[in-house]
Amino acid sequence: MHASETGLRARLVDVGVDLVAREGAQALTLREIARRAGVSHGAPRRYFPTHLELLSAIARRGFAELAVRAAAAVGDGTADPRAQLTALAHCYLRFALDNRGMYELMFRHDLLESGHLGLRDTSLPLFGRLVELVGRARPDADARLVAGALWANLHGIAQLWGWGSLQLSTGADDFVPLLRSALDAHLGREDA
Amino acid sequence: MHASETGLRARLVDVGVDLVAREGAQALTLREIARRAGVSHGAPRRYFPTHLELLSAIARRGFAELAVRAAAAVGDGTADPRAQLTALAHCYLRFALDNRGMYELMFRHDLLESGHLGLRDTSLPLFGRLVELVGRARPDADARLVAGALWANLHGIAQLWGWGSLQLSTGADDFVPLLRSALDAHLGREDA
DNA sequence: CAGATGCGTAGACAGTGTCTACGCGGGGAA
DNA sequence: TTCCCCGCGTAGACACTGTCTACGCATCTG
Repeated sequence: MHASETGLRARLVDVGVDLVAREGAQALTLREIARRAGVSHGAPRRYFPTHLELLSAIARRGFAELAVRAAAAVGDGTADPRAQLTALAHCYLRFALDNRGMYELMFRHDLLESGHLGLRDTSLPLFGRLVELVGRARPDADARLVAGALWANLHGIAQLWGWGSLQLSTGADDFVPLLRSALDAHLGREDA
Repeated sequence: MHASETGLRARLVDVGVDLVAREGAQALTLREIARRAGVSHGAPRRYFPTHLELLSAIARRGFAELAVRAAAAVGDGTADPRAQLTALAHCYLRFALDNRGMYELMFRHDLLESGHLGLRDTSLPLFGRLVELVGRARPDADARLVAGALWANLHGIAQLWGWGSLQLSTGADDFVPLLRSALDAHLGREDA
């Protein structure tokens, strides 16, 4: 039973990404991942000393994917900051709601090795982009502060909406009004 | 008041509340709770058919405690809405950061039976209060929408700050500027 | 050809949540 | 009184989990 073309390490992460998308974060058992990868339950240990490190590797894939989508959302950076921020926010929300299991995994810090594992390195540039855009959209304010508040707002909307805690009477399952309200709040009302 | 006199059911919840405060949410093992309550691991089953129901009961205590603090924070309701909302937000943040384990438990919906367990009933009135205050503070806007966005913002700040993901350079561990920024954003800048 | 080493296997171990059978003790009824 | 029932907790089994350790097999190297 050799690993096919690619090594077992990558295959385990592949299986994990697939599994979390299919069945949620609680399905990411070490033994189940090994099973689906076609190896014994002890095999992952050669590449991931602990279960958390395997989960962290899987989560890193999520952060990478999110970074790709975010980069695509902001485009070439020629659009005005407000439009880029709107696109970024929509992208973030859509990612969180489309990949619920992965998103849960990414922000369940009790499942990940606490920081320092590249998660910061993967999500921080995204935050840097956010700060820069906010700085351009609102030159008057402390960009880091506003960006932090906005980022927290997006995160909170993703979380609360994700498990139905924010069923506002306004529409069925449309998070756009809520998102618009948040963007308006942090970036200032409509007018440039 | 004293748990030892009020039956095993309440004692299990007491032990759980104590345990989650002391050692975090991951320590809330069914068997460990039973151990600390001085009963066998099968005993809880008579009152809580499943582990999740016990955890939900513990979380309900958290929601109740939060509701009490929130009521105390808003006071008699004579203060102006903006001040009440500020107090409410501070109260919420402080609760989340002071009772990190309990807060994590309360919003880990994978640990709780999905809704319908009174969690909604316990947290909804708080949200209702929020909507009402926002409506008074910003009569121009859709109160439910703004309140939802603000609530999400508080939640996001609590989460991100809680695990150090928002270490803004502005000060060491003071979340007040961030909170002020969020409140300013959703309620409008300082001036009445 | 022989040895070493990379890589996966297989079993043990402590721990978990759930299920089931059992026992004990206190009332109520005859 | 005596008997029976039933609430309530015990104890063990079961299928899982993550971790650890000893063991092989294959491949490459000297």
